[in-house]
Amino acid sequence: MEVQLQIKMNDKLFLRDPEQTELGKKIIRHSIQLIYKNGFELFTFKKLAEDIGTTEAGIYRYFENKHRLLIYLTAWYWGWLQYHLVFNTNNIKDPAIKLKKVIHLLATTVVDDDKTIHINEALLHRIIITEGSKAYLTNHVTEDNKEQLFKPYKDLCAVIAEIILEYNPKYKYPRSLASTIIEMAHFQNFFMTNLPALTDFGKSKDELKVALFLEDLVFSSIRKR
Amino acid sequence: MEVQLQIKMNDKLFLRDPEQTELGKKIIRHSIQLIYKNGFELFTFKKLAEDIGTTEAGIYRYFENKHRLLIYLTAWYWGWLQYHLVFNTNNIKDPAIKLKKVIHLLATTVVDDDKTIHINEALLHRIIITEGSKAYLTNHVTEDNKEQLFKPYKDLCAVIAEIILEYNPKYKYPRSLASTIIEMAHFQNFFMTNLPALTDFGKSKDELKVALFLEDLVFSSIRKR
DNA sequence: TTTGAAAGATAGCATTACTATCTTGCTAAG
DNA sequence: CTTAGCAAGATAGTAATGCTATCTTTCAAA
Repeated sequence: MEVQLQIKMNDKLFLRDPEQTELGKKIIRHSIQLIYKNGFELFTFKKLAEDIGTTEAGIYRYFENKHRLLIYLTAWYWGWLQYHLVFNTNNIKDPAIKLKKVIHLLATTVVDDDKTIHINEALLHRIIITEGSKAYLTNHVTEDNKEQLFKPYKDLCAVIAEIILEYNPKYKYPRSLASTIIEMAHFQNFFMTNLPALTDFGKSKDELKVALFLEDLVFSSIRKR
Repeated sequence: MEVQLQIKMNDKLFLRDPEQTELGKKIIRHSIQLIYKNGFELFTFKKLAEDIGTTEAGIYRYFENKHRLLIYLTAWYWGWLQYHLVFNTNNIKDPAIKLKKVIHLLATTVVDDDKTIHINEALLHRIIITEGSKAYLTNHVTEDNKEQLFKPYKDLCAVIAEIILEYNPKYKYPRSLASTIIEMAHFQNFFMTNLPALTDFGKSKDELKVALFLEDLVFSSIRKR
C-alpha cells in the first residue's frame, strides 16, 4: 500500500498552496536544493525560477518573499518531525524512553522519507540546522508570531515539555528545557561540523555523541531529587 | 583617573581599523544604533552613511561588507565580555561561584560601559541576542573560521570550559556545555521576549529567571556523582 | 613646502526584490 | 461545443542594494 503524507499548513504561510500544484511542489523541491547549495543569503527567487524553468513572477504567486518561504520550510519540518515523534513514541509508557527517542530523533541524521516525494528531508534537515533560526531571529518576529507562523515549533516544544513533566512533574523549566534540546540538537551539530572548538565531538564528528551529551544534560536536570 | 578600554581585534576583520579614526568610531557607534533599530536585514551601508553624514564609499574603506561588520561587532562583544568575565572572577577560588558569575554575566542585562565611549554595550547586547548567530550561520563559515574571525567566541567558550573542569575534572562535555550556556543565555532571553511559549518565563519576563534556569541546568549536569 | 593619507563628492553598474500587464493553455460548467 | 475562469508563461519595468571607480579636497607630518 502506498501512503502519502500531507502536513497541514497554516495558510498565512503562502499566497497559493504549493502542495496543490505541480509548480508549487517544484518550488518546494528546488528551493530546498538551492538553499542547501548556496545558503539562504545567496538564494533568490530569480535563481529558483531559472532552476525550475519558470519565471520570478511565477514564484511570487506562491510566496510573498523568500523569508516567508523559509518560514514555510521550517514550519513544514517541525510539523513533519512532530508527526514522527508522536508516531515513534506512541504506545511507549516510560517517559524516559520517550525522551531518549525525542533526543535521538532531533539530533541524528534524517533519512529521506518516501512518503513525501517532493521533499528531501535529509537536505531539509541540514537547511534547518544552518538557516532555521533565521526564520524567527528578525525584527518582525512579533508580527509573524501573531499570524501563528511559528505554531509548529511551539507545538513541538509543548509536546516535549509534556514528556518532561511526565517524567518529573515537579521540574520547574519544562518548556525552556524543551527549546534548549531542540536548539542544541542543531547548534551542537553545526558546531561539530564547522566550529569544532565549541564542542567535545570535534574529532569523531559523530552525531550520536551530540545525542549522548543532550541525554546527559536532560536527565541530570530532570531527575527527581 | 580615566581608564580607556581597548579590545585588541584581529585585523582580518576590517580593511582599516575603525578604532583609529573618528569616522571609524562613528561607523561603529551608528551601526550599533541602526542594526538595533532596523535589524540586520534592513541595515545597509547607504543608510549608515546617511546617518553618519558620510558616503557609502567611505564605509567600504573600513569594512568589506555588512557581514564583516557584524562579525566585527560580535567579535568585539565576546572580547569585551571575556575581559569582564576574567576581571570579575579574578581572585575567586571557588569554581562554583565563578560559574554563577559567568552565567549571570551572560544572561542579564548589560549596562553601558563608560570605558568605551563609542560603543553602547547595552544596545550591542541586544544586537548580539538577535543577530549574533547570523555571524557564523553561513555557508562560508569555514573560510571565515580559517581567518580566525570567531576566535573571541572560541576563547570565551574555552575559558568557561576551563571553569567547568575546575569544578568537576571528570565532566565529559565541558566545551559543549560552555557553548550551550552562551547560546541559551541569549536564546532564552530572545524567546522570553518574543516567543514566550518556548520558555517558562513568559509572564515575568525576568532575566534573572533565565540565569536561574541555566544555573539549575549546569550544576545538575556537572555535579560529582 | 611637499607629499601622502583620509575622507568627501559623484558616478556608474550588475543584481535584487519586487510589481504589473498581457497572453496562452487547460478545464469544467452551462 | 462554447465560454468563463484560473494557472502559469512572457515580458517589462522600477526602486533599492551592494558594490567599484575616480577625482578632489583637507589636513597634518616630514
